[in-house]
Amino acid sequence: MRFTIRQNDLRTKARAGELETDHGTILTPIFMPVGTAATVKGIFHRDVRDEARAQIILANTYHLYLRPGMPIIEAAGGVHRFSTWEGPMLTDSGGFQVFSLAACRKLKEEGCHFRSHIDGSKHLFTPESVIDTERTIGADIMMAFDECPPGDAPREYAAKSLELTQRWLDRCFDRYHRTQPKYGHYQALFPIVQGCTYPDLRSRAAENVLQYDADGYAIGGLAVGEPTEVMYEMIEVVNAVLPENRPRYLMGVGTPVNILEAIERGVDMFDCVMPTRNGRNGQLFTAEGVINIRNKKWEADFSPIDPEGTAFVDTLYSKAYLHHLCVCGEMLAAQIASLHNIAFYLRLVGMAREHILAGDFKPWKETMVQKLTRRL
RNA sequence: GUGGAUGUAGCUCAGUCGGUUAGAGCGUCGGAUUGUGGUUCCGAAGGUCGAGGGUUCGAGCCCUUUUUUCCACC
Repeated sequence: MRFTIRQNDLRTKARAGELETDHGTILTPIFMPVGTAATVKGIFHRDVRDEARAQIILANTYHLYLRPGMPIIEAAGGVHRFSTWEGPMLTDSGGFQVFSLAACRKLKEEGCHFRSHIDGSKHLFTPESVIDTERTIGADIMMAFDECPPGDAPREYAAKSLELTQRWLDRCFDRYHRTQPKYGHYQALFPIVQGCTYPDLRSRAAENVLQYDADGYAIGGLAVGEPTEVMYEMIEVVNAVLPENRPRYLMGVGTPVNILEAIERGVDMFDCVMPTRNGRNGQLFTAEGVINIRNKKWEADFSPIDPEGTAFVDTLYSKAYLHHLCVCGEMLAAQIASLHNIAFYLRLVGMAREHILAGDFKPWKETMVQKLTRRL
């Protein structure tokens, strides 16, 4: 998997690059829509690709392991053939579920014992079993199995958690090197840098992952409750250590402003449920600010959803119609808003890339940050 | 015309034996959501209890007049 930096921004640490996978080349910085169950909720793959212009999507190891289960994925010939998504894919390992499903699991040295949120059945996830599962799913980029601790974790817990994550990482790479892809295309394994909000732990964690000479590196455990400024500081600490010539992936982030700030600090890849989840709840992100389409003020506004938008829904449908669909709880409301939002996120990172290449990222970013937080 | 029922938040309705600041759902307004347990969650505003009079320490509730809407019968 080759990563080439085309341009470094002169005044910031932002970079424009190309990441080559066996399913296509990804232009960075990039946003990756989340498709937990091998679907970006509510949107046809065709529209994810052609309208939102997504270049890579996520799927989730924990969720696909439970449903439909690995025998089905393997019989289908991997997640690409099963889902018909032909572009690059990335699987999260289930490490985030260690955090988000904390009430349903027990952590041990060997791994994480989950009680299924679907039927209560018990499942042991180990670094080895997760790599095996990710091999079976067959994504182009596999994520290491880690513990994602909460943002307010005390230092003692954060340090212990980091050590566990590092031991697990070693076991992940050991299994990775002993196994082969199942479907004839290359699979990268990205380690995840943890360390909560403690700069020295973060720095040490970043130093530790260098030993694996990975195709890319992820920053995890952020946007989980800590103040935004602390998150930015942690990104700076970690990126000061990570190699320049590998892609950097900030997991689970974030708002449009978060993404621009992280790009400025040298991050190349992002994923977040925000555009789809918030879209389902009526929040639209635009270059001029945020719209809550449920508000009565849009009831008779027949202007396009987003005149500057590039997805067909942006100019085909009016705000009044989307407001109506949203108020009625119609499925189409979630579909339109989700497609609009991921199209906007992709347009935003696309513009960021253009401005990095043009050399004026910094002033462009400053004006965008002003506009993006406005409430319309 | 006669008899009966009815009127409580924007809408549809609860409201115990007459007892503290009259409630719910929906709607409205606002907020939350960050490697997806979310058609979700949280909060706020909104009342001369149709109107007048009376009984009572105290009335949404009891009495009375009037009025609204609905039903049945002439």
